[in-house]
Amino acid sequence: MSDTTEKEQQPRRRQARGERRIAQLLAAAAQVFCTTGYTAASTNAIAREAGVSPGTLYQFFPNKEAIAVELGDRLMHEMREAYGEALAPVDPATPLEEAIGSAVDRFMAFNTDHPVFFALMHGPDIPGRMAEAHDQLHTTVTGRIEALLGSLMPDAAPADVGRTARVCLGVYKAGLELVLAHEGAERAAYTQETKDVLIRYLEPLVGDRLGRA
Amino acid sequence: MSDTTEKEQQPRRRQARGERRIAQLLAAAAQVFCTTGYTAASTNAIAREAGVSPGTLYQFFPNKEAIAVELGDRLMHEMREAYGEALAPVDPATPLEEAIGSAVDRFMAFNTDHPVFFALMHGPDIPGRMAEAHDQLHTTVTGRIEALLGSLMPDAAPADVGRTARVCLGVYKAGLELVLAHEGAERAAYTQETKDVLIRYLEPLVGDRLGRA
DNA sequence: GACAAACACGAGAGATCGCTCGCGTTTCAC
DNA sequence: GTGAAACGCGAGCGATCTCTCGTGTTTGTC
Repeated sequence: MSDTTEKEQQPRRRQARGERRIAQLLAAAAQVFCTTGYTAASTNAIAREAGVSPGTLYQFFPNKEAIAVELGDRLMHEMREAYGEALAPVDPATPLEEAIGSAVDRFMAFNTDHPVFFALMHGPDIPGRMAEAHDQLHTTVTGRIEALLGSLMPDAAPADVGRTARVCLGVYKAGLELVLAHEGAERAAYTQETKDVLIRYLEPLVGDRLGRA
Repeated sequence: MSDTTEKEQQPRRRQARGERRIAQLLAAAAQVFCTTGYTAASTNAIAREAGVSPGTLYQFFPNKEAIAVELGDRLMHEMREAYGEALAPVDPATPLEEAIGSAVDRFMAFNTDHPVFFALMHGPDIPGRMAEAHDQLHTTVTGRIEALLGSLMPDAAPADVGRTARVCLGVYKAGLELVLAHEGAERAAYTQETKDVLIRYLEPLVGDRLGRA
């Protein structure tokens, strides 16, 4: 109480070696989570994959869930850093096709670069804290899409806009699953299909707005 | 070898009581699988839900996986019985909208009536035999959609038709997830949105074929 | 009524997993 | 150099889960 420390924070001083181990463990965890999913992934397997003992793993993470949470946090941070408010620039000058195309490309690229992100967000086995993060991200993204749609179709009921936004996100997720299941040219083709589905779904809704031809 | 039995079949004679227990256990398993998923569902929990002892459960099922497999088989059978070759009647006289609408309605109705079907097919935690069944169903359904699409767009490359079919199935699954997450009027609205996505996606592909206006 | 087979029970064997603990090693400030 | 703290190890504790087994009960056949 009288100490200078706020309330719950005595974050043991980390050495450079420790930071390296943490990165190593998170990389190993990503690998294991990708191949077996969160629940089936054992902490011993993660430690083995990282080449350290189980005890060492628990030197840096209080429990299994904390590994997934930290991994999720770092991915979120990297996502924000890479794309910032990628969905925010509603730039009314951009045609619908181009807006959807670049948004899909950006998110597809991120998810194919970090397949563990999909593994952590998609499983029905995700832990409590992870589910919160998932819901928060879901809400945020849905909100962004809602805002974007709201500016494109100003005379639609808010409930309809929200539903449309959720449908768009669902379609994107379905496309992502197909994209992740294929490689090379086939993968590119599914990316294009995903864009087409979204464009054709939204075109009639936004009306003649920006829809050139 | 010399017996009249073929090779591997001595299916212990079941009494009526046994058949009742099996149905009871499968219903309990469906309940538990729906709420906790396959992996997290414990056989003891299923037995408790059914009001019997763990030993009794293993009197009728050799292991946990067999419960899911039997449940899946019965659902498949019920599906075929209820809708037969629902996707087969490509009836070229039916407009695209109507064909998609009735197909989506039928499958949505089945899945909302049997939510465990989605739970068993969707989880990344499904066991080996279940994954086989999932893949088989996936292949069958995709094939049906391919056949239907092939007759609507006869001058398209087979690879493109296959891809389009997989996209349609993915879109349907995404819609199903949204439908299962809502109720009442909202659920109906998401069903309609799913149809719209599919119709608008396919309309340009099948060209002026049957597209009245 | 008598016998066999199917049904039912529940304690617990065997295996796995998350996580801990005691002890030895490395790093760093002074 | 020296002491303290961070790092590292791996056997194993406790909890949980799947599945078994010995025993007792119910059902069907003669």
